Amino acid sequence: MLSIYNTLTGKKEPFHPLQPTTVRMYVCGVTVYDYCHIGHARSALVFDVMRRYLEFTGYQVVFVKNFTDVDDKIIKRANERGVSCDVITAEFIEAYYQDMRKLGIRRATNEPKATEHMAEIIDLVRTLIQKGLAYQVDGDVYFQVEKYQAYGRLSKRKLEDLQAGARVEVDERKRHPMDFALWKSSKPGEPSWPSPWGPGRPGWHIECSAMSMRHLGETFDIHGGGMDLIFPHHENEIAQSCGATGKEFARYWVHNGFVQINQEKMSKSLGNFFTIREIFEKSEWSVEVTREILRYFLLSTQYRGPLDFSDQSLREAKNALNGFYDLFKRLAEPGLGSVETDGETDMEIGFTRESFRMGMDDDLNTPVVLAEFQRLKSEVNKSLSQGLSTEARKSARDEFRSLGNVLGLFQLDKWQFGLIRMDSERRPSAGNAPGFASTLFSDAEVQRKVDERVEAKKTKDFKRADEIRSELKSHGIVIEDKPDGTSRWKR
RNA sequence: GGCGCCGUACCCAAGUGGUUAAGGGAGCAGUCUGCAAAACUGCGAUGCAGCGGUUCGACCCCGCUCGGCGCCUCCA
Repeated sequence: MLSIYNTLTGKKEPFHPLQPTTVRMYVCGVTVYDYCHIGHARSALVFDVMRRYLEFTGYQVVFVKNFTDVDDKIIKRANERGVSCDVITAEFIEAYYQDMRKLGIRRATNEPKATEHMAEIIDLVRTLIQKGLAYQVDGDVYFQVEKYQAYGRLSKRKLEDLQAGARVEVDERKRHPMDFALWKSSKPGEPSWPSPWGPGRPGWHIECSAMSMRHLGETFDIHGGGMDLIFPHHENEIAQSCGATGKEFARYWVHNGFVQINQEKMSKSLGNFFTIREIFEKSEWSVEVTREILRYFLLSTQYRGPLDFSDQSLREAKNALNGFYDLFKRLAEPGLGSVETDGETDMEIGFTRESFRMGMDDDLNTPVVLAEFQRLKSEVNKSLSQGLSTEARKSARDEFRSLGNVLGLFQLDKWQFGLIRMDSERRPSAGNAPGFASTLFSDAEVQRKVDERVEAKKTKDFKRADEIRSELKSHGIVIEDKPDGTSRWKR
């Protein structure tokens, strides 16, 4: 039974969807005016894993993730570039898809855009005005927070407290400083849509209410996003949605922690962020390998806690994965017929499967799950040294693959070996970096060298054998000798 | 000023009101090996920021202190 920490109640709660076999979840996507950074990657990954795990346990998941494609920052960026907003949003939606593909984040069931839901948004604003929860001033419409009694229940703030600390200039036309815009009249040159209150555009919060209700219904199961969205964004969504329908909106509110650099939140304003594409560009490794490194790193801490991003943390993820893929390489080699150790391995696999469920059920405790994988790796390695049948090898590999698939790990048939380098000073330039040099030999050429070395070893010509090994090593290829005198190698 | 989070070995990171505080990395010492690599084995917190309190018993519950961070403005 899955338990999820619900921000609304401040507790871990057993998860029961509204409908027995279907989970409906909505996650706040990105505002498309710039490239995504590793913090966006974490959020996307956390909910990707949550969705995969729900499916793994047998649910059907309707997963909606929006694009905010009307926004001040988009307009600003468009003006800077002297192009229309559409150009900006199209560019960064495409960039978003490229980045997510690299990370192996699955596409959502629905990926609505705010600009394509104007009718729903306007309807919702109209309802709120009719119910007396919103008011119109000139061409703007504001939500009146005092009219929604439960305002603050998600972020656990009181209106008075907020008022005391308000640091923003208050618009005099608002009835309460915390009232927020549902509809903004447009200035000349800004994108605008016709509405009962004149031409304008929606506020940020209302679009998520409108789109989630449109695609998931008035009440649905999970609403997710980064910690920073708890207030005001999600608080406001609740006020609008519950205010309009009189029903509960989302039932479980899930928020992921930040990625930090040197213990500080990664953000545009601090300038301490790494974009997803820059990480992939700087990586010495293929997209597939870098993807797993990043996923392993991002899942090495429970999703609610902070996570420090560093060169070292990526190395550690890489090293951990090296160990798994070394094992997989051994498992791919032919084994014996059925042997006694097979039974133990089967048992260990079963045990891991159970631990995996327990770990994931506990609010997606991925660090524990990773530790369980490590334990199984160690057990299988031991069994392997005592001999393991071909069949048992295959079932071990299959188990890693199927459980790992929930986290997006262990999916590769080929792995590479070595270190990742992050800092720009040592960024490999094409041609002379070790990572590129390894491409100078084709697999067949490497195999020929390895075969030659095996022959040299047979004739006790260790000098020649060592020469070959060091030559290959300089090309990023590592040889491991097996007990039977033959060798395996890896890039 | 308000709300909230965090502080576990050299580093990363789980965890529990009560037998030995997961796992990984690094390190050291072994086994194996022509040497290496990998794998395996062993060592490694007498203590879980500090101080009080509750309790038969707390790292885990409560309070305070110190240190770090986040939100209250756009933010994953």
